[in-house]
Amino acid sequence: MSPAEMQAGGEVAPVFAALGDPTRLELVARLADRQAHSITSLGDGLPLTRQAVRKHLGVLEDAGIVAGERSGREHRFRVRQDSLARAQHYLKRVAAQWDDAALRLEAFIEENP
Amino acid sequence: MSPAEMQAGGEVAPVFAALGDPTRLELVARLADRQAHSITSLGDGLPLTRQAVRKHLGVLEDAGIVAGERSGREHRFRVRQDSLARAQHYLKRVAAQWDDAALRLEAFIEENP
DNA sequence: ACAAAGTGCAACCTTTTTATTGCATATATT
DNA sequence: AATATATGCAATAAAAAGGTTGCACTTTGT
Repeated sequence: MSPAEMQAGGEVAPVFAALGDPTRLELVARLADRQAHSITSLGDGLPLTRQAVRKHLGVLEDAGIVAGERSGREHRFRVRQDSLARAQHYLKRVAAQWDDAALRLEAFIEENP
Repeated sequence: MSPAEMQAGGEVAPVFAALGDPTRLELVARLADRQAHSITSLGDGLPLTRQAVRKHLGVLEDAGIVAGERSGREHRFRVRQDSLARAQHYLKRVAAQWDDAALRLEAFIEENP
């Protein structure tokens, strides 16, 4: 990963932050079918008020993980395919970097026993 | 991913939360060489006090991303290989789930044009 | 028209998070 | 021994996060 791309990684922090909450992770799980769900239906069974669920969806939306659209009296949210692809891409690159670093360390140890 | 494994995903939220901060992401980047670094060296050039850097490292440590060890007057931190492997594994599975969902949606669209 | 369902907005409150400052302690260095 | 390094701990303080309540508004269904 180039330095420029690492710098771009800074924009990924909000995505991680958005996923760093059990409730939002649950909401993402409920949205994993890529269907559009209303706020009330998404909050079904959760120990939270509708407004709290709404705020969590807002956080996910701000992070670009989810997109909302008004349909009649409902506000439906769905997972954003493009943002997920970007997040996955970044994570793969970070993972690859760590793997490379691990390999370099292994090589170093073998060369310096 | 089985429901039981999705439930286990709840334990991943703290990891995401720990990575959901630009400063900590920067620290992880500086630790990506898998070498052990002291607190002061890690904070070098950052617009933060040493204590702030120390707290961020504590957050990363609590999330199991980093491990610290005392060496003389220094406290050195390094990336934890096992936790990274677990995080990567989880992310791959989530990504795979989303991919599957995307494929199902594509199939649905093709069948319902 | 009326009632029910689904939201939106704003005010407020509590808990966490992020960072700072000040002072004490342990280790190296000369 | 004396000084410079590298930390640790505690007390605050400001800001953000997570949730609630109350009330108004729009869309559906009867």
